[in-house]
Amino acid sequence: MNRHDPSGVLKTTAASLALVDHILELEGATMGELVEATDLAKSTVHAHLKTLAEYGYVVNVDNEYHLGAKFCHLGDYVRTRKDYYRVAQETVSWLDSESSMDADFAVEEHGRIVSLYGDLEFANSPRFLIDGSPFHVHTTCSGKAIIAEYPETRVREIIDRWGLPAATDDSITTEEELFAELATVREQGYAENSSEAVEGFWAIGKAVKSPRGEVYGSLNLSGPAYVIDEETRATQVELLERAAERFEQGVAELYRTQADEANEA
Amino acid sequence: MNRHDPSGVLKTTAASLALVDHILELEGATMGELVEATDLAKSTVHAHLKTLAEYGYVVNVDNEYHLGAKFCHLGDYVRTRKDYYRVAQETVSWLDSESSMDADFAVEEHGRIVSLYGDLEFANSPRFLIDGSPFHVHTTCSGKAIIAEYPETRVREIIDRWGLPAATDDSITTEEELFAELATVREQGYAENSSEAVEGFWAIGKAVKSPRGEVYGSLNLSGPAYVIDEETRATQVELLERAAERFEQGVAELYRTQADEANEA
DNA sequence: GCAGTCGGTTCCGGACAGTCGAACGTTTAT
DNA sequence: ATAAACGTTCGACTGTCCGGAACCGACTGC
Repeated sequence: MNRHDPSGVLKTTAASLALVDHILELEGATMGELVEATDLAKSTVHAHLKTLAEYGYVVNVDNEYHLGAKFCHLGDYVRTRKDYYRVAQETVSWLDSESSMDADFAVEEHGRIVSLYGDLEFANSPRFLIDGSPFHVHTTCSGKAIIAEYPETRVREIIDRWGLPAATDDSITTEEELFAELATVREQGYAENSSEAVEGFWAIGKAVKSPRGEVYGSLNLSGPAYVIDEETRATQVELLERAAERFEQGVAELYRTQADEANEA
Repeated sequence: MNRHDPSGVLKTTAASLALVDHILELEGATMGELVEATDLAKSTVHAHLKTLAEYGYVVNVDNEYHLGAKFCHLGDYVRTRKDYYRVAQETVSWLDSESSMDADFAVEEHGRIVSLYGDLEFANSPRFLIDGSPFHVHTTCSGKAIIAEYPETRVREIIDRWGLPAATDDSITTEEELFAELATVREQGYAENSSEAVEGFWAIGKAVKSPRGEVYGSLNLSGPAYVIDEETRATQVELLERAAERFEQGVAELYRTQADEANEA
């Protein structure tokens, strides 16, 4: 695990959460495997698992521990908490139906990229994650599109914390490459990825922002690389840009109606 | 919180997880509110939050702590982990498009009901949850449909642990009522709910099982009660039954292809 | 049938680490 | 300017988490 500054974190809670990460990585694990993976005593692992199970975060089926459905519940809550979630959801499904590729909407949090709306299998698949967390910002077009809008200091904080590990042979691995890429993204208005996150996959992403310039996240299109020629590329980029406009207009409208309701009261 | 047997659970981890529940209940909370809610020292709460934040489970925006996007990531993983998830997803979207009501698919875990596929806002909305967990089995038609298939001992275990608290004036609150209701469910093949979970809402649910009789979960239709007359009622029930068949056939087919692939290897 | 393995569970003593309270720097509101 | 609230740090006490060993049950295969 790649934790940067363990000062002040509670070791017990951290051990419990690390177990969750291990179960995720192993895609379900037996107690022996967890003892192996964590270097803890069996009784200790047992206590942690019992606690996690008590709260619904872990279930035991057929002598294997798995993550519990509570994560679905809490995940849905997180999704619907954002006031723009309906707009994002609608935009993604529009983009998905118009395009021949897979659409999704992703956000940056704690320097990592999480897909909020889109095909379940695509973005958050367990196969693609590195440690407990999903994609790094520098390997995904979503990440590049988003941090291209950030001030340099914030970008440096993120790469200080997580580094620039390669996901494929085509991944960006140096600061110079990354900052050059971000300049390109700013110039052309969207980010592009060819096999940088997943071998054989091509993707484009565009950041969406509030009128005040805050970045909400990134709209993305992705699919197998072999279908991409110049013509389809151009149409996909145009679709993406129209979707971004759609989203930003939708959010602006949302805020207008919210302000109206506030005035009525 | 309604924890039944706290022996053997790690108090530190439990305190951290309880904080997550509190943040959920308060729909985002400031540190002061969390100190108030937990009766812990400010520095203690701080340590827990820092640990949770380190692992991405909590974020701080504008002096308010919220649940992190990691829950979305893990939730999606849990959803896709089940081998029948594609079938369930497809069935729900079919049912949703055919019906005039909202469709979803829910499972029972640790004696509570969680909606896995369906409209985000409907089933897992923070407004509807009691404590950290979502619906009780006895207030939802999904729950009743599922536990109607369980042996009596298992049903008793669940009500021993969680009790039979009322969600509305129409909720079931006694064991006799519940077991009578479960007999009715078994007889007619589906469960029905009128304002028992949410005031003014009507819903029906049907359990889906494997050929060996294991319960996967429950397919459900729900919507406002005022649209329901005898005719629409009959059509919705028929739709639900067709959907259940669709699901079980889809899963059977899935197992057949899995077996074929195993034979090839 | 029995021996061996693996998972789940319990118990206890010692050492580690979580808890508390107080204090300080900062920001926001009155 | 004052107050209040949040975030953060520090050190000392004490509670509790950790490890080890042992036991039970289920399953496996000689």
